[in-house]
Amino acid sequence: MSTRPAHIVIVEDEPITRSALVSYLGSFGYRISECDTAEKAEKILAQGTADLLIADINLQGKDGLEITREQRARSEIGIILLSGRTDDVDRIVGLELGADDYVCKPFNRRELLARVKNLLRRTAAMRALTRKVFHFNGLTFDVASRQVTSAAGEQIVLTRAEYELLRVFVTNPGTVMGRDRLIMAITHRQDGTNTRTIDVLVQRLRAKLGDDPKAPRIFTTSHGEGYVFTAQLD
Amino acid sequence: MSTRPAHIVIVEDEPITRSALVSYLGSFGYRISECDTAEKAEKILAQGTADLLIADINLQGKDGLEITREQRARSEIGIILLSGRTDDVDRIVGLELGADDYVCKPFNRRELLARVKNLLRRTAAMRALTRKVFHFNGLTFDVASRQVTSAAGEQIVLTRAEYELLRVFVTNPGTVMGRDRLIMAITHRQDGTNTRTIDVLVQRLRAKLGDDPKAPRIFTTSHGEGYVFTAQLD
DNA sequence: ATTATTTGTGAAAAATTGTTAACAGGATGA
DNA sequence: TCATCCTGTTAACAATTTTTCACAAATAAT
Repeated sequence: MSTRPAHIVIVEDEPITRSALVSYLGSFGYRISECDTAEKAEKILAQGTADLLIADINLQGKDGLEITREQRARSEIGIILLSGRTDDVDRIVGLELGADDYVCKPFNRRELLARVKNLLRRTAAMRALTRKVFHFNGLTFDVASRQVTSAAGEQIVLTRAEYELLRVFVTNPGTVMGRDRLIMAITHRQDGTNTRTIDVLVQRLRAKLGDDPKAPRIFTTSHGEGYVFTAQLD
Repeated sequence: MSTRPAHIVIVEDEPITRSALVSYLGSFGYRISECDTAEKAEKILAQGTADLLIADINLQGKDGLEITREQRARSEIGIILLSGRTDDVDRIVGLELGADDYVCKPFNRRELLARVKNLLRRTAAMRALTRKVFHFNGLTFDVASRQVTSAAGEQIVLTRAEYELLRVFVTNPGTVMGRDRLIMAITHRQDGTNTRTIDVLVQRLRAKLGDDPKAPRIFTTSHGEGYVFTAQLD
């Protein structure tokens, strides 16, 4: 399995529990993102890179159940809920909302790890099958098949780098991204690549997708900072 | 559940619990097979039609843990273990053997139903990947008979290496695979086989399956990384 | 307005893949 | 047995993609 490690998002407002989770799961090579509120978690989840969400059910503000409902409506990410209480009602509601698992505190670390592993195995298969399609400016971008179709129904062939760049853009709409970050997302090389590569790729994407460089509507330049995807996704 | 109902196998030697499970889950339209020993369950599971296994962990003779180990080695069926005791060790062992869930008696029926539903949703995707016949781009690929049939019904004969390569691709859709990994998959030696062999084989597969090298829809090149299977499996 | 910095663009260079042809070894069959 | 065909592999060269580079254009700062 030469693929990259699974990305796990942990939402827990209790610092001790959170850091215990982060260090334990992190020691098994998973890529961990930690946060203490639902809002911060949703920003990370919006990037679409996460494979699994571990959420405390009792959070300040928006709680784990609400996150579950919202995420399940929009993605097939694996969800494990944590709870301080052994409450049947909470558990059943969480599971019926689509959470894959429900673990009561204090939980056994080995048990949680086993559940994480099993769930990641299940979601890996599902991720491979669920296709994400983005529509913007009359264009259709199929992430799974790596293809863009124009409004007229013509195929627009993207090269690997163009595809990777477009994928980063559509999964982070409205976010200004610097060249260094964009390069990290698209390059497969170890050594430092020239940041000017991004400019060339943006230019080529603009040409292929019909974005006027003089007045770009899809890929907007943010002078001194980088680029933003400013097309309306629908 | 627009397709045929999911097939659930229940192994429980306690008659009261078993009949309660059968009637409750059966009332939701699932197809249920019930039995009281591991041996009988394995006969049913051997048919390969089951989607989910609910097994008591304490059975006469071969117990739920042993069934879990054996099934997980040979299939991706969903497994839920039932236990009379709230025993951490049993639970962890079960989960680490690959059971997807562990429910303690007395369990809440609604909770079990929610877990069954969620797990079936996950395994549906996985079943699609472990099946033996794949359909994509109007082609039919039968893994067992090693044959590909075109939309027009013509047989497309694959050589051994081509078959192995196609099998790796269809079982890992959407995953970029490097040449080294692909070579290991089709040849059983690890040493210096020229990676260019893969390029030639991909080219031949493209030609045989009608994939345009200029704008490939089935085998997409990922420059600097390898190849991806990007056809839509249906 | 002038200067400095940042971005756009075209073309060349480097890296990677596509394609054809050829060769060795094994299988097939007369 | 021998000739033939087929497969897997390698090599060589063409084509494509990525990256770099140079300089023009645009933007921001002084």
